[in-house]
Amino acid sequence: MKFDVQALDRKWQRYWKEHKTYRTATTTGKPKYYVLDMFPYPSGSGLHVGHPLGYIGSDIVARQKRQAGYNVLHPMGFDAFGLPAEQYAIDTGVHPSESTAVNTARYREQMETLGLSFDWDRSVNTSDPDYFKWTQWIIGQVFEHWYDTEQDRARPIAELIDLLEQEGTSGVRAAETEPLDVTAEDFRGMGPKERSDLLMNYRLAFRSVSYVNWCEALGTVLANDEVKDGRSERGNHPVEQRPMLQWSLRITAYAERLLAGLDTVDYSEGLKAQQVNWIGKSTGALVHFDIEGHDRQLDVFTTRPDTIFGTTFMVIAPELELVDELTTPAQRQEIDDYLAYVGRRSEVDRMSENKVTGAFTGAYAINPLNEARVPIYIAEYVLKDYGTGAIMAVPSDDERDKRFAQKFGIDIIEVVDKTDYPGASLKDKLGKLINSGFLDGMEVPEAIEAATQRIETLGRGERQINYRIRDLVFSRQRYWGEPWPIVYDADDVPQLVPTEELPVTLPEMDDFRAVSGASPLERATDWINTPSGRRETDTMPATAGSNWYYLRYMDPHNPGEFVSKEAVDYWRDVDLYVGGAEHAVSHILYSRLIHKFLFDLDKVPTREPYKKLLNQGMIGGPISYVHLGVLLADDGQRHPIWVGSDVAEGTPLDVPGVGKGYLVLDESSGTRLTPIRFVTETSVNNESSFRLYKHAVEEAQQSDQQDAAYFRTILQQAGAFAWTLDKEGRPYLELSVEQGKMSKRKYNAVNPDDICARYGADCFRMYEMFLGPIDQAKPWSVSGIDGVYRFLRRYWNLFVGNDDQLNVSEGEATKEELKVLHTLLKKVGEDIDKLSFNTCISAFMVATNELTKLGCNKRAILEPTVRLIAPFAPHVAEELHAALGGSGSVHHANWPEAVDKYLVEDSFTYPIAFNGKTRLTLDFPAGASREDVEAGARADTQVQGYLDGKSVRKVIVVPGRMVNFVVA
RNA sequence: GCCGCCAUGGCGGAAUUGGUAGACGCGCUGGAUUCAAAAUCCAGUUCCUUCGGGAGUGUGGGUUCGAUUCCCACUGGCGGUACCA
Repeated sequence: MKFDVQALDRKWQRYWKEHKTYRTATTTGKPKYYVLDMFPYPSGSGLHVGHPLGYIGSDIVARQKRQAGYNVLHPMGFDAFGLPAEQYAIDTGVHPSESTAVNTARYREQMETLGLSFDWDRSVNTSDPDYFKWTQWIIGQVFEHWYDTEQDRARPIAELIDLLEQEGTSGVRAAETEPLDVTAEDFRGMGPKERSDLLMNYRLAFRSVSYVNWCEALGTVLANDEVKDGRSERGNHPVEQRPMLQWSLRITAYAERLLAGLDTVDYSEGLKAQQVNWIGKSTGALVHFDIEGHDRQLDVFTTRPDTIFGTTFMVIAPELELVDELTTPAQRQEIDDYLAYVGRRSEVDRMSENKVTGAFTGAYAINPLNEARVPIYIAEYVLKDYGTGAIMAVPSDDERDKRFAQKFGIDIIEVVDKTDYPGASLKDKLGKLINSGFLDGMEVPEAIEAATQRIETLGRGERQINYRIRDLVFSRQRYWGEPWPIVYDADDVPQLVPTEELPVTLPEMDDFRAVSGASPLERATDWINTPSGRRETDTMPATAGSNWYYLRYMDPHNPGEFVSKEAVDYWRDVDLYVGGAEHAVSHILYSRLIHKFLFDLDKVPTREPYKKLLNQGMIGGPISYVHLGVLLADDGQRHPIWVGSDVAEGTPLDVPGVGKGYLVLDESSGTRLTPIRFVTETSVNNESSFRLYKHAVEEAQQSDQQDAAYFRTILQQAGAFAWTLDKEGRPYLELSVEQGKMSKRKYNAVNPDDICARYGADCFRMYEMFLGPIDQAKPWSVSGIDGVYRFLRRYWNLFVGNDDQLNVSEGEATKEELKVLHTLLKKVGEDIDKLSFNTCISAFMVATNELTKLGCNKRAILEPTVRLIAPFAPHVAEELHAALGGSGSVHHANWPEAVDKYLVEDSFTYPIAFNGKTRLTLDFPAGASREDVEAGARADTQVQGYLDGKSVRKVIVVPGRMVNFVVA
């Protein structure tokens, strides 16, 4: 038997496939363990070495649990709906289902190459009608429910209708878009359309006109988490706020439960913090201010009701309809000018400039506690979406209000004396109240309570909790997604498509382009018009399918239900969920929402979908950039050229084919950088240096079409390279470099297939685990993989002689050998539980080194290590298991447990420290008493040397640990 | 700004409830083997040193017999978020 990793990979991957080694049955007497990876979006560029980090970690756990006697569910599938496939279709004319099928097959192949133990029979694909039938069904159920805030759960719409018919809105305590006041009588008298519109105020999936993130370039609306810095996360296109008619999910109804549930799950602190921030709970009071000369009131939300005596003006969001009503004729022009200014400003402007702007409406509000008359302004810094869209401004205790007051010359009344708290900032809730009537002298927390009570007693407001989280916009005007299962009937009332008629599949189309806000589905006229009415043409966002996929794996082929009760009662929830931190907020939060909704419907037995979550660290790669400069020629002409990053501005240059002159760097941005391929990494003075060599460029230009085309594009931007010569006289450009996420566009992605082909899957798996803690970000570097390969080779050589024949003896193991074995068993067992895979690998290395040194080839020692290494190196382990005569697959063999009696030491080597500094070590019997150890240490001549001429103040002996002499 | 995470040799990283800092691997140095190279094996490798020893885990302080570990302040890096009242 030769150590031929490629042959081993092929042999055993075929074996596992043929024998369905990783098939999982649902009914069994074993305890269950569910290990899940976040399923990928199958993009055209395939997996890079960053993806498998998590897959390998979860695979190790899955395999270990399987051996330890659990029934393990370890599935993989594809999040196949989404924008890129559709963009690709628009660019190339290839139907998204075709490109998706190709990419999916490639991903699966790559995963099989890595030796991952997925049960592919349970695979799901969100774009498969058999799958999205149930996505549509679940969202349909959301549509058919409302949220009862008293019972704190979702209830069927039919029950809401009963309530409304009997008591009207006064009998309803519900999560709602806006408070309504409708009597039972009015409700009973409503027509179908009117009723439907009313119910939309309560449905958990509802359609409403609201300000949404509109992305013109993508032709669709986007959710808040798909927008970064006023631009679309995908494609980096500008995004604007537009009022549009859209479907949303009422996630705000679940805000409190989503927050509370975080205490019951094992997620990292950072991830919990992100979710908490996203939900953004704040406790305060809703306060009603009268408006002078108007019947209506101005409601504001504040977390600092204690500072109400410091209110010197009010601010409302420019978008509110109230603005028009309040504006006095004298201020009309000023307000209109300001509104026009706000309308001109994009999201990006608003974020980047952060200017103090606003305008006075001419109206005044009356402070309910001291009857003070305060002016009402409008200003951009007050957001229409948060709270009531209006604030009471307290310039003494709010940074933004202060800046505004200073700019507009408004009074500032100090109401909180912070002199007892030096260093406290304006927003800290610390200090003693002054100039505040009955609150004077109170500390802030006490004053908040007192002010809130007074406001409530006077009937001028009430306690309120506000959440930053917004309802989730769940419409996309795109083709490649699940159609909303809704048909508008003759009265224009949205009707849910009955379960028997699901799935609503996409019509065949050739052109997927979205035209100014209209879904491409609008053009599929045959599809839209049904006997029962007109179909909804919005599709669902990509999160729709991934919200619940972990449930489908439990029962993937069930034609009658999204998951059977039997399956979900057995598998319950995900024990370990592994995936990238980039999904920390959106995906996790939304699937928790759907899970809680399904819990309310009694469809799942658990309150949380994921018990434990592990975010693997990102593997970055060096991105090399070539710098674009300008050659200012002697004749005054300016020629763009590529220059080295080490060439300073003003350097004289003589570039063949361009001319002589000086280097000028691009005025606008200093230097323009372009990521580049064909980079050579060299070492100069012990520092690594990234260079683009002229010979590499020339070779690329002469090689295949793609590479040549690449440099044609590069040379279109600047016609020449300003080469420098290295020590050997070869022309090159020095490149600047930064670590970044692996990406095809940055030319820093490394393909795992290449590594597997060279070193074998086992070596690749162990190397990725050996890089460091799985949750830490790290740069990819291939240096060091040889060390892991050498280790695997040495491990193999414990079993196999130089003649490539199995060479294992039946001799009895020595005490020393048993100790090596059981130390290893203990360490690896513990470290897998801690998800500390890197230290497992070193433990294997240590044990292999020791067994090699001991010349141990005994079956009694080696055989258990095969079962132990199986989760890490499944191919090599399978081969050795078979060679040793093991029956069946090693992956179904028992997990070897450490036995403590082999770990007991006869003696312990004590570190002997003086004043805490270790100076020497001494051996004492393992059972030696404190006194024996101290006496023994004092008797030692070396110790006496250290104690010579000093007085011993104290001796600390911790048996089995250390000895410390405190001397003076 | 705010929230979270991180900081240890030339590099990736290890170190149990505070108890021998630098495991394991890379790289480097020397040696064996070889006609030679690759591969493999062996030894050494935190820094300074007058070879006695001394210093040392981002910086400064604290608690302790003893701190990489706990506490306080700061610096730097990564990720998230941002006019959230």
